[in-house]
Order: sequence, then structure tokens, then C-alpha cells
Amino acid sequence: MAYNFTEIEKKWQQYWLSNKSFRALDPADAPDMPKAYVLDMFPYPSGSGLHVGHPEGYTATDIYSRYLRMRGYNVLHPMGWDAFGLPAEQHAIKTGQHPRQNTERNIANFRRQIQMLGLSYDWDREVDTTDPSYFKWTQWIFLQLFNSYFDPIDQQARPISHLLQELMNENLVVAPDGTAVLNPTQEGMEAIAGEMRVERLWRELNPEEQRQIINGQRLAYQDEAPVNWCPALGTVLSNEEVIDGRSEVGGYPVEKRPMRQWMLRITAYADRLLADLEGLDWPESLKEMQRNWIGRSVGAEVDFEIDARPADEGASADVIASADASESADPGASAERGDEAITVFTTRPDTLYGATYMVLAPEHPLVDRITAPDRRDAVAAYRGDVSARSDRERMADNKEKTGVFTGAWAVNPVSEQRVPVYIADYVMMGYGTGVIMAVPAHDQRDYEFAVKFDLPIRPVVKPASGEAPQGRAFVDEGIAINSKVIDGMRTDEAKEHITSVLAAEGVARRTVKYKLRDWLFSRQRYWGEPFPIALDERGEAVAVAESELPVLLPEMVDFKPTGTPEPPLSKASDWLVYRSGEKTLRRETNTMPQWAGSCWYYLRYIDPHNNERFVDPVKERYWMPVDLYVGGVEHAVLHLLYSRFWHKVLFDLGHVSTPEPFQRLINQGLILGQTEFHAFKSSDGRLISADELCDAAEAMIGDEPTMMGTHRGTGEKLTGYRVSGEEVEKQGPRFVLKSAPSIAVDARAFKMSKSRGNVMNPDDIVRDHGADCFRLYEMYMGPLEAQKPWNTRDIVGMQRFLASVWRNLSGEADEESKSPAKQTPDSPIDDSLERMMHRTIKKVGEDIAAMRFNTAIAELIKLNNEMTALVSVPRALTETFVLLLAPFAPHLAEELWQRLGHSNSLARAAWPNFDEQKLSESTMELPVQVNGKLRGRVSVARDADEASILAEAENSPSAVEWLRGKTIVKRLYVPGKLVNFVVK
RNA sequence: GGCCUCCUGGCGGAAUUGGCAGACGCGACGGACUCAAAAUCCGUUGCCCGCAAGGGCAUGAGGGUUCGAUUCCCUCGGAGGCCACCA
Repeated sequence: MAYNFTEIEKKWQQYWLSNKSFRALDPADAPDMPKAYVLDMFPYPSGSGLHVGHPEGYTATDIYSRYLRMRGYNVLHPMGWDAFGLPAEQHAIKTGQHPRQNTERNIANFRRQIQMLGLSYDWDREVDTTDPSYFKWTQWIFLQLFNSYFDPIDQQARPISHLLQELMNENLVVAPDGTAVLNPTQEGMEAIAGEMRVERLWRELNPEEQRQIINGQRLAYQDEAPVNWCPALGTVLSNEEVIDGRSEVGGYPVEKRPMRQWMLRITAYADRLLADLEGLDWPESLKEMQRNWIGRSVGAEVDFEIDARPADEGASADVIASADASESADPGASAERGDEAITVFTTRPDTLYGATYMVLAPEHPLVDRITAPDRRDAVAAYRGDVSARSDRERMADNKEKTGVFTGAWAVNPVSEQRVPVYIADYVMMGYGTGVIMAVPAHDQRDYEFAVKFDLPIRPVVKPASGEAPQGRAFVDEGIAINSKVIDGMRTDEAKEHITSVLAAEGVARRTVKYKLRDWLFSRQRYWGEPFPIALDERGEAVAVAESELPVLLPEMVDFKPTGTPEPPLSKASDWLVYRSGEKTLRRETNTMPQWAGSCWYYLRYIDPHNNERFVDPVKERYWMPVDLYVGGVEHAVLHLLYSRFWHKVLFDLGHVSTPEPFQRLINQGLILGQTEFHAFKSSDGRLISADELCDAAEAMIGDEPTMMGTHRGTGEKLTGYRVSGEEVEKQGPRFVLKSAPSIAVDARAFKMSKSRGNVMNPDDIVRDHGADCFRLYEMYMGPLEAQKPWNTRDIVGMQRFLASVWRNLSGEADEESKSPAKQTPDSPIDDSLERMMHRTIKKVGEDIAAMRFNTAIAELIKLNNEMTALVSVPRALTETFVLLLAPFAPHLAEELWQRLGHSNSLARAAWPNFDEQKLSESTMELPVQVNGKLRGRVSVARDADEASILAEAENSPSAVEWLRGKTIVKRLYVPGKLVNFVVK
């Protein structure tokens, strides 16, 4: 009987489910077992079903989990659904069906597809972020954030109640610039910055002021800030969800617009999120991406005082600026200063002497105050222009610098020269102080602006060696020049020195800034977690009592965006009313973003049915941290940063036991579509010959033609036409048409997409080849982390392997291939075969532990090829082989295991051990090199000493031949590896 | 523009710490079985010269370090990823 995967796979999948074969044990039930928490990034159950990329990571963790179970580990390996999200809501708007229905349908489909792959999940722990018993705790965690503040001294979150207590204490004081609340001790003041001023004692503030200050400290707070508003989606988006000025979902334009929104104070954790990356076993590139996203830069804030004197009568800004400001005496520069200062942030305080003008972000609040009367119109016009342009447009034409003079002047604190103040959109309001000191000689952007507006360029750094470049800024480090206080110093010393000098004068401060912004946490959507918050008549937030969680979504039939920033929930009039004591409040109508549910799901898997707590502390201590987390790199700065942040807050508040959630992390590489071949035509229809190289670019949506390209030589636009792989051959370094070898063909693999029509459906693969084969194929494609193209042609290799294993081990004859039934006698095993078996045990075990599944499978294939040559396979080998195969092809392995006479599943059968003694022969073959080139081999005893090995190698026939007439300068023996003679 | 990763046969890839380059699979070619095909089994398969024995060349290109480099360093070319007027 031939191998019937359909029947076998169904049988064992049912067996595993009904026997709960992969149940993770509670700590009390597994006293002597080591634990392992192996986690997949749970999927969003989309309408299009499983993609072939999902099973890649899932199979990898499955192999790893099955292996660990066989090694005696108590393994937690769960699966669930990240099921809130935009597509379900858009589907609901289109069909009028409640998003829940669509979501449930999609979950059922995903569950079916995942179960057909034979993955060893503990299905009793399945979670669904849209289930009220789940999002009850998402809301609860939000309340923890709402009811906490970040203590800057201890760098950790604490309950708000703690802050109140501290503030009530007689000795504790302070309200500085109106919002910040400070710890009172002297050290505390200094630790924060030293810039804060004590204005009033806490007890002098009225209750309203006190409340505002408290609210301003919460980790979850409301803010009226410019946000990314996407009119097409009818919602605001986080910075992370906006790509090139368009929404990540759908690619719609996004504009800046001030709105009242919920924010999470992730910036408070910037330092810890950065520092704690060190101890994590994550890919270095991914850590680097998080570091870049957090974007810590060390520099200084420097105050430039505004010069209140009016601009010279009748002189236009441009004329003044182009007059040689650096040389012209500025008689009154220090005489008559205004009392207002503009603070800039710079990472290059050593270039301060070269700051010849200043630039404010157009949105900067100071612009109104400083603009000279005769510049008002120009400034207003420019600001109008800027705000009318979307971020997208702003980025598209960022080649050409724009800006206008405000008519205001400031004084460079070191050179004492007057510098003009401009506004320009190349300065961002959101970073630093929203103002820069422009140093055109040493910053390329400032240089371009200075050239365009004819502003002075003053070099203050020279290269340590060589000449400064012409026609552009010298941006590297070097030696300070033309800078009285720091002349001759290296850039690093100069930075230090000038900052201390200015700090002593009180006009500068050492400062650290981050690119990371607070997390915009509200969305104008229906299908998300409602906030456990109600608002009073002033819009101040009041937490819903914990006992009232979960706050359910109101049942609605109309999910359409209102067309205004008012969320759909505002249409649920009954639901809106919330009574707190005597007061009637209005519920918060925003909902949480999709990231909320995925921020903590790994904790819920630990204790998914607990109605009293989000997770039981004993179980949490047992299972955390996650030992292995596998998922796509697309979550590098979104989910992985957000959940680290939430986890740290929960850690600070004592709800979890580890500072980091995911100890080891691996990114599976993208699976691309099958390689495509394209021939190119120029605009006049001429086919591009192989001699003209062309640069293929930008895949086009549509059927014909299928690609766009650019001629590398002429820059001419080209159109590409798909050619079949059969018609293509390689000539030297390039591909050409077989029928017309002068025509160039481009070969490349694209990301799978519906529009390209290169999407593979897991259902089809499993139906035609079986789950074991599909798993094996995806694992055999290459390293897990690597990006690799799909190639349907190669699947047959794994199919042959499995069928051959069946013929070798099932004890069944196969009519079709006329292979007789093989016996599995209890006879002893031949030495060399035994050696190979032990080597395979070792190699496969090591490879699984290191997640190198492609090479592990290659070893199994090799061992199976050996068995194919045998008439009968000794039982010692068959049993071992089935156990080694089990993590990779579990269905076939279970079936063979049963046929070998075992009545239990091999899910927890013991992984075989290898015998160190039996790995190697008593003799070994060593390569013999002469001058590093392989010239022969010699067989020596494994335990021979170096001298006798060298002697034997030197006397071997091939060595004698190559050494004849030469002088041996050096004899090298690399133990167990090779012998090398260096000769003259 | 900045940062990061990668480049090995016709294709996917292997080479664990600087030590036999091309494991294993696909494809291709030849053979066995078959009336024939499929399936299966057995060979060959980096390129060049050679009947062969054998030799030469070869890990994107060029250089360096080393007895020895796919591996380390430098320059250049190409592909991919992330961020992006981030001061």
C-alpha cells in the first residue's frame, strides 16, 4: 500500500485534539520538569485566510516545541487571534453585517487551516482579543496606565495614589512651568534637569489646579495635539502607522490636525527600552531598528536671546542677510537685548560659532510673538502654504529648501553677532525644541538653505587631515577653528568644553533628546476595545470602576464613520450615558488601537480562563519570560516596542516578575513569490538587448505589461513583459531568451500579492501533497531568517522523501513502485550504519536547538537514503529514525510509531541519545596540503600524535610527488582537520 | 541622505571557531524495470583543457592580512531592509 497522507494526517490530527496531547501542565503538576514558553506572533484573522508565510514561523516553533517535549520539557505553545482591526470594520460598513460575524467566520477558517498543518498547540488556551472576557483585562491594564505616573527620580511607574500622598506631605512642593510635578528633595530637583523653578507650594494650589497637574502626570493622558488624521479611514493614526505621509493600511493620505486624543507616555521609558535591549537574545539588526526608532541623541540646549531692536529702517531681510554679517561690526549687538530667549537643541555645540541664522518650525508658537510687523503678511502666507501641503507633498519636494524671514533677530551667545530668524518647513515642530541654530558650513540642510537665501557660511571646523569639501557642508568631526573658546580642540573635546562654559553662564544645558514620541492611543473606530473611561462636562477623564469591567461595545447597525472626527460610538446614544454616583457622565467614544490586545496576549495564554486576575502570579512567575518568540520583522518597531513598554509598566507596578517579556526572538524571513522572468521594451517598442543593462524597478499593477524599468545607460523608461522560465537560459552573468540570445531577460522574485497573482494558498498545497510535506518543504527552503523565493517545482523532493520513508519503514509492500515490504528485524546494526545513526542524532538535535531546520532535514534524508539501499532495516535504526523525524513530519512519524508496535503517541516519547564513542572511526582521512593547496590524503589513526601524523603525511605518495626538489619551511597540523606543508 | 543585512553551480541552498568549497534537494543527462508511460531504482552533473591519469580556474569585482580566506580588513559594484529634512 502506498503512503496515503490524507487519511493518516486526518487520523492523527483527530487523535491529538481529542487526547489533548499537547496540553501544557500547570506548575504544580510538573514539579520536576524544566519549562519552555515557545510563542508565535498570533495572526490577524483576515478574510483571505492563511498565507504561506504564516506556516513558516509556525512550523519552526512547532518543531522546536515537539523536540523540547520529547526532551522532557513542560512546553507552553499556544495560539490565538488578534481579531480587532480595520478590515473587519470596513467589511461591516460594506455589508451591514456586524463585524463580529465576519470576525468569527475568519477565526473559524484560520483555526481550520492551522489545525490542518498538525501544529502542536494547546488549544485549551486559545485567546481572542475581541472576546469580552479577554478585553476586560486589556481595559484593566489601561486603567493601570491611567492610574500611574512615571517617577523621574527612580525611573519607574508608580500608582497615582502614591504621588498624591507624597504631594500632601508638608515638605513636598512644587509646580514649575504649570504642568510638571516634581519631587521635592534637592537631589531630586537636580536629577530632573535643574532648569525647573519652584513657583508655588502644592498646598497653595486650588483643587482644580491640583487635579490638572495630577492628570498631566498620568501614563495615559489626554492631549490636544497635532495628530495624523486620515480622512479616508476616518481615524487618527500613530506615527508608526504612517508611512511616507500615507496610512499603512490602505495607503490613504494623512494630514496633521490638532485633536483631543489619548496618549500613552512611552517616552518616559525611552532610556529603559534602550538600555534593556542589551540583555536580549534578539537579532542585532532588530535591536538596531529599535535603537534608531527611540533615537537617543546627546547634545545641548542653547539659549539665543531675541534682539529687540527693530531691523534697520528700509532694508529688506534679504539685503541685511546678504550683507556680510560675520564681518560687519554690529555696534549694538550686546547693548540692547530683549528679555526673551529662543532655545535650540543641537548635537554639535562645537559649531556654535558658525551659527549664522536661526530657523523655527513654521508651527512654532513663538513665531507670532517675534514676527516683525512688516513681515507678518509674508510669514502668514508661508505658514498657510505649509499647512495646506500634506506631509506627503512636503516630502516629495524636499529637494528645494523654502522658508521666510520673520524680521526678528537673535544674538549668537558666543560670537555675540546678530543672526536673522527664519521659519522653514525643514525644521520639525515635533523634535528637539522645534528651533535650530543653523550652521551652514557644517550641516548640509543649513548649507542648502543658506545658499538659496544668500546667508553667510562660516567654517568653524576643519578636517583633521586634508581639505574641507567645496560646494557642500563639511559635516564630519574635525578640529575647531574660528571659535575663540575652543580653537584647536577635537570635536568631542570641543563639545564638552563649550557646553560646560555656557552651562556655567546659564545659557546652555547638556540635554538628551529622543525621536520617540508618546504613543497616540485612540482611534475613531467601532471595532476596538472601548476605553474604561467617562468624561465629565469639562472633558476631564474619570475611570470606570474595575467592578464594571468589561465595558462592552454597544450593539449598533450603522458603523459608518461620521465624516467628522467624532467616532462612530457617539451615535450610540443610550450607551453614552454613564452614571457615577449622582453625576451623569458621557462615555469615551474613542476606541483603542489594534495594538492594545497584542500588547499583552502572551501573558493571558499563561492563565486564559482566570476571571479574578489578568494572570495568576504563581503561574506568571513559572512561565515568564517567553523563551522563544518567532514572527515577522514588520513588527520590529510597533508591536515589539509597545508590548515591551506595557510589560515594563506592569513590572513596575508589581504585576509581572520580569522586566522584559521576550528573551529570545527570531524573525522568519519573507517567502517571496516564484521567480519571474521579464524581457524589456523601450518606449518605441524596441526589445532591450543583452548588451544594454537595464534596471528593473517598481512592479506594476495589472496584467500586461508586468513590470516597469529604467534603462541604466539612458534613463529611458522601459516596460517589461513576462516570459516563461522555459524560454530563458543563462549566458555568462546574465539571462537571455533561448530563441533570441541577444535579448536580455531580468530574473527576480517579488513579494506575494494578489495584484501580481503570485500568491500560494496553503489549502492547495496540503490537499495535493499533505501537511507533512508542506511543513518539510517550507523548512527545507533555506535558513528560517532568510528571505527566499517559493518554488513549486521543489516540493516534489520532500514528497519523494516521505514516500521513501514510508516504503522503508511501514512494512508495507508498494504495488506502484513494485517495492517489496521491508522487514524490521531485531538484528544488530552494521558499524558504519550505526556510526551514521549516532552522528545523525547529534546533528539533528543540535540543528533543532539552533533553529537550523534545513540542514537537520538534509541529515534525515541522508540517513533515509542509506536505509533505501538495505533489504531489511534493523529495528534499532527504524525506531530512532521515526523519533528523529517526529518533530518535522509528525503525522507520518506517529503512524510509523504505531506500526512499530507502540500504543502511545510519540508526542512525549523520549528523544534518542547519541553515544560519543560511536560517532567516529578509529582511523581518519586527513587532507594533505602543500602551500595551502589540496594535494592528497592520508589515513591515520585517530589517536596518533602530531609527529607521527606529520611523518606519515610527508611520506604519502602524493606528498612525496609535490615535495620533490622543494624545501619544507614549515609543517602544520590542525588537529583532526588537515596537514599543510609550506615549501619554497 | 543615514544606519543595517546580503551577494556561492542552471535553481534553492551547505561549509558550526580562518582549515577538504558546492552537503542535501530540484532540474538536466545516461542506464535498469516497462509493449510504452508514470512511479521506482542505479549512475553522472561548478567551469576549462585532456582519451585518460591528471592539471588549471572558481564563492559579485579589485586589493590586503595569513602557511591557508566563502569566512577577517579596505575600495568599488549590485540586491534587499529600516529610518528619513530628527538639528
